[in-house]
Amino acid sequence: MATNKIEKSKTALPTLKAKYSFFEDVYDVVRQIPKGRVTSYGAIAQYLGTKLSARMVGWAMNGSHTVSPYVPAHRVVNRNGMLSGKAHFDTPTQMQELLEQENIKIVKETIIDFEKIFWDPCNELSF
DNA sequence: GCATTGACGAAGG
DNA sequence: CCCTTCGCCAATG
Repeated sequence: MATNKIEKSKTALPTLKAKYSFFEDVYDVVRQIPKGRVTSYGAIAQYLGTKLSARMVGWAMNGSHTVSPYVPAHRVVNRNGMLSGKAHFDTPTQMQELLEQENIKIVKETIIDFEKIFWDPCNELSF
């Protein structure tokens, strides 16, 4: 529902003046990902109605570090189940470790049984 | 205002 | 089956 307020950030956050931005929605959806489950940028994009722009979701996540509450960005991977965003964490290994703490197995930066733990906001969250 | 880039994804070779 | 290209939209130079 995007009721969270965007922190007045530095310069990196876009559309700050707009009352609404899909950035908030992205964060909101990501926060609702159950522990031990993961989703993909494309799934979030599809939920937001911009499935053709999954890149924007990833772009939005770039500001996930500046928002509150915490956004479990480690639960969001690309459609292949690869930890494509690990490089954007504090440490390159943090993303994998966080996932492993949730009983998610990772080999070669790719989630094992990705399809089984995949959480589709369009299907699970429904609106 | 055009060109490049990006935590993606699907399609083509 | 792996690699390349294109499309998408917004931000940045």
